[in-house]
Amino acid sequence: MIEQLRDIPLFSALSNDAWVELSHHMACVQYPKGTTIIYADKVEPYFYILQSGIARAYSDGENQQITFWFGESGSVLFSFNSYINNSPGYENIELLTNSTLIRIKLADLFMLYRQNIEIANWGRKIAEQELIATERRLIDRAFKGAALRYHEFAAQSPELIKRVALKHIASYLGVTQVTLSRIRATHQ
Amino acid sequence: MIEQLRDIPLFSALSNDAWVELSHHMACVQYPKGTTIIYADKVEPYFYILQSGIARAYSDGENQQITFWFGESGSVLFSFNSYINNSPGYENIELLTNSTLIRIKLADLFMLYRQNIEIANWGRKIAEQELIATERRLIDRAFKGAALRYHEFAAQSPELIKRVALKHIASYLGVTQVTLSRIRATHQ
DNA sequence: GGCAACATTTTACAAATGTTAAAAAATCAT
DNA sequence: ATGATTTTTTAACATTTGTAAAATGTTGCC
Repeated sequence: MIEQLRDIPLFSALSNDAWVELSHHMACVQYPKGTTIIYADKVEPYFYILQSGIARAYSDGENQQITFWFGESGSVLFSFNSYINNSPGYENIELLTNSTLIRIKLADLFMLYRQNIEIANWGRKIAEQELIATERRLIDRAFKGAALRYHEFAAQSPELIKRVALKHIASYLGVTQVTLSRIRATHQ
Repeated sequence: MIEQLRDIPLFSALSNDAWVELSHHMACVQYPKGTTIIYADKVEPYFYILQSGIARAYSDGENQQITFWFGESGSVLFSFNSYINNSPGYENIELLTNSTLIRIKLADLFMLYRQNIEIANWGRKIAEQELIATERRLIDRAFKGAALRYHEFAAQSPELIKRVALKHIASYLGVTQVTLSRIRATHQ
């Protein structure tokens, strides 16, 4: 199970030694569709890598639930505030399909960051890649209309369009479900 | 000039040895108001720390210019794509006041990341803090109306409200200047 | 199959924000 | 200070998006 991970882009830059050290702390877990693996308002002790399946992160508001992230095979998945500030998070993460995940204890990961410079830089790269993707989305909201955001998302994530409820995609794109329906009604 | 930096939060977690090593690669530069220090579409070779002054990052669209980031004293400032992917960026960064900055060559910083585990983890923390702040903003756009976003921004960044043109703040908040004027017209 | 639960679309209407243009206010340079 | 330039506000109107509710479609389960 874990050996297959070696080939995904996330680990491709790691040397064999660093990979071996990191993988010693990995455990493989499987959960059915619908499982919530990260809860808002809790300090979550694990860092996950999604080996197969689809996940979403969302926050609850008064009348609404906003999905702001999707994960697919190869995505990393963790409570931002637990990971970064060791405090309770704001996101729930729910598996939208039966999934296989690799998990690492945050305490172990932090120890590796202190001891292994290659793994520290690997962790740096993870944060940087998430950062640039998140900022891109913030900027896209300003420059692109909802219709274009939808069509680009559909083109770039065909798997998600097929398998994720439109209500989740609507909030991910920053519109209501009604608006998304209207967008989809135009152009076939 | 550089010694004063030691006390800002950005460096507080660094040991003295790491601080000394990092500071060997720092140079202090001063620029007048209006200077653009990072250009979109260029690979920018420096990483900056804003010692004093105010900066903004923006991208140019067809008819508009969107400001998506403000920096104040203590902020780090760099071309995301240059830093993360070694490729041309999408943001311009402009100094809104006369400013003093510390700069480090990206090539030097990358070398330090490979050689000094403490500095590698310092770089990881920088990306993580930017990441969590950026995601917060994305989520706030969904949950909070423009009026609330403005009032919270005003409360948290009094210095910026005072000294930054409202047209920049409007695009930072994700509304037009006209809408921001309307928000300001209500409640005194 | 057929019912129940849930998801999506549609409709009608309301509210918020955008657009354009012009006036008022503030800022800058000489 | 004064005129020029830029920024901010205001106005009228158009457009987009939201809200609520009903209609339709889909899924899963017994």
